Amino acid sequence: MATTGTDLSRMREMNMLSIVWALRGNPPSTVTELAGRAGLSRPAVDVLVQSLVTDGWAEVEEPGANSVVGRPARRFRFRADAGHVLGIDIGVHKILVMLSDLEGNLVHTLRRPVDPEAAPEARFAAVDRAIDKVLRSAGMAPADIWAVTVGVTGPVDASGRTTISTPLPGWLTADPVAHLAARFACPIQVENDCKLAAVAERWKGVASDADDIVFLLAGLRTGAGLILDGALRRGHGGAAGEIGALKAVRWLSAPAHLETCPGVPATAAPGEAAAWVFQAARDGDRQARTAVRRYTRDLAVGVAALVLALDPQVVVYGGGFSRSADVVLEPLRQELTKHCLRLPELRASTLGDESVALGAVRLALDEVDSRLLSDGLAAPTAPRRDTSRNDAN
Amino acid sequence: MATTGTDLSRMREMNMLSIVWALRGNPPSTVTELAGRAGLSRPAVDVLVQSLVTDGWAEVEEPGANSVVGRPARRFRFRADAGHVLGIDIGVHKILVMLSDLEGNLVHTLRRPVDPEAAPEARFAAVDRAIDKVLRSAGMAPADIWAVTVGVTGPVDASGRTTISTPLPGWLTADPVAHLAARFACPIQVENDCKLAAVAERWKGVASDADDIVFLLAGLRTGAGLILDGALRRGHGGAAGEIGALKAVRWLSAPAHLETCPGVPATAAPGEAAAWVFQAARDGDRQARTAVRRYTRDLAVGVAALVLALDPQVVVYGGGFSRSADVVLEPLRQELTKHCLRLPELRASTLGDESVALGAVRLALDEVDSRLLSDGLAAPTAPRRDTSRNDAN
DNA sequence: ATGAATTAGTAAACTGCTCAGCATTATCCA
DNA sequence: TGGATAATGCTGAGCAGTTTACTAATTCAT
Repeated sequence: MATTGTDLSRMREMNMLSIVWALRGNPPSTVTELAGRAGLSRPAVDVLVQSLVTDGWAEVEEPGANSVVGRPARRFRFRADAGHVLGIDIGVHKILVMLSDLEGNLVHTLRRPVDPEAAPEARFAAVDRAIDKVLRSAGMAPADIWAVTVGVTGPVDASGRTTISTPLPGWLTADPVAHLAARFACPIQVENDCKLAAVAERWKGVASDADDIVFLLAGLRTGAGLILDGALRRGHGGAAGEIGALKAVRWLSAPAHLETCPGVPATAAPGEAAAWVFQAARDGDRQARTAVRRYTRDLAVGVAALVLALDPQVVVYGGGFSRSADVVLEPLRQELTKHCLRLPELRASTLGDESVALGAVRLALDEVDSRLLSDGLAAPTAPRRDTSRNDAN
Repeated sequence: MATTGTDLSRMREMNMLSIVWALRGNPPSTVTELAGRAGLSRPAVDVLVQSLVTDGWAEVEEPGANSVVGRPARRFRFRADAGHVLGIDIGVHKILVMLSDLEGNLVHTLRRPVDPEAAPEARFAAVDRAIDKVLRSAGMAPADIWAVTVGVTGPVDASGRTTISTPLPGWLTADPVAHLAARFACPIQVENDCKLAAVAERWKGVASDADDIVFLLAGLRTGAGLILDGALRRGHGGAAGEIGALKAVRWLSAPAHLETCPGVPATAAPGEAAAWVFQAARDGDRQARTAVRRYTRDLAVGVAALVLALDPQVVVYGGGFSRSADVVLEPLRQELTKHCLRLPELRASTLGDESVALGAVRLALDEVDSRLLSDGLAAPTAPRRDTSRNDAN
């Protein structure tokens, strides 16, 4: 709690930022509205917003048709297109690149399938092509990007490496930060996919009202991401949420209950097998229902461990299996009731497989915001990454 | 991230607080030193500290023996005795009351044994007597107390009740806040004992350097308290850390391995039995070592679940058994190595059974600080509790 | 069409804070 | 006793935001 002294210039900077916050994410606003939102007087807001306009952070919209009485007000709009960020999901089967403006509006999205067996070099090459395509479609250069966040499977350490375990072949030696640094001078961040999905769920998903969230990435692999007190919980070594590694938690083998369910067509791929079982369970097939129940039972142990450890407000069921949440949530609730002291709300994700890239976008935007908070807002330009981070070879 | 606008008066308040922060916990300081610490100019600090003195928050120490050349500087000292807080541990076997000044110096400590079977009324009566005695010895009245925090066993909800489970007989219907409110008009807080002990370890204990801590309260009961990103993690319903409730985690039965160890003198009380086993294990007794290993194995599952879920920097082994940490920590480390992805540091608590009351003091001081931050610092007087909280009958 | 009502924009006066610089004061040391 | 040194006290300049009052632009009712 080291409060540090303030002077006038810092105060002006803070008030400037409070205007930006009040401007962003709202429809074009009048000075009076902004004054109310930011808790400042009208004249003060006037000069602040004036200088935001000259700096290029905001723009005026001259009054047009106006149905209220009185002199029509100019409306100011945050220039969301002053900068952009990239959110990238490097998955096992697909690569998803999202280009977003500073307000979080998605300007461009590109999905590309990728060979699950592809080596890191091939995967990076596919990522590069996807990025190129997105930038080209948007008419932008890498220098126009203010921050990049990448999501990968497996726990990620502070340098962006995945050193413990990952289903991506050869990824233990891959260094995404170094690879992207060759093209982007802006801050680059790598984060675990479950954590990013959790962030997305709180941003634009089903848990936007909650501050304490356990997010479950359920699919052929199972993982978890935690948001506590509104902030992403990374863990001291970046490995928070890896409860699946506990032997008593059978997350590794849980999906097998679905794949080995009697009656699954022999031709089905692993992911399709699970979908078939869920559908069959929905239709009342006894064996399928049993398989789902067994899957749920294994799943529940790990969820219960997280719930007991953290006592969250909401558990979000997301990932590839979340489309079948209707047949999973109720049995899961029953299992959790057995284990937990206090049952949190259970919700199904609606973001589907875009959640990871979306969370990456949000984290990149957060990075931009934190720069603004610490460095203040000069004219809008792409920030440069700390060179001190490059020594992480 | 709702930054709100600031004006001059707020700025002065913040600078005033930054002076208080710079003053507190330091030896009497000169204006120049304070200016450096607070990042303000010397004249500014001068008038601020002046008004702190007239308000009663600080006092001057006229220069005495001074070995440096030049005009001797006045030194200012935070008036830590301007207010006091109480930290109270209502345990199964004992009641511990600590009276602390605003700097966290313990002015008075009183420990009283209590019948483990005592009903809430009797326990409250004992608490009242202890408080009376402490206040009398310090020559204070209840009105001189600025905040009270109480530690009890079992998960505590927002109203201070323990509704789920507790080893204190009859406690499910007890309302410590209501009881204390009859005598104290200041803010009253009730918190779980493990959580308070965790706070104490980070404050004055063995984990003062860490921001992510799993604290283990090991004794005849086993519990955990979590500190994440430097803040106490309560959980949405106040039940964070209750991993012991999971069936796969055998925390309830774990201490039984010690009590049923062959060779324990039949006359020993439960607590003494464990101590005897630890001592025997230390002396090389095979059966005792086996019992300790079994105890540790059960303990480790729950710890591993917390470590995997949160990836903390440090695990602190505290509680009644922490005196025997020397025979527990090494086997515990070995067990954790089997379960965990990344092994955190393992440390033994040194605060003994004072940790709960000490954590209560820290939380009471935090309450005082947060009032200062939100309400600003008028003349130092005891704050009054929000009456809006009394409706929780 | 005209004036009242209403709201937005703008200018001036005022408050309160920080800061830079200089004069003053208290102490040590030769 | 007279420098040297370092802290204190004071004054004026500058700055940001608030308040107040006034002017400008628009709608609505008469």
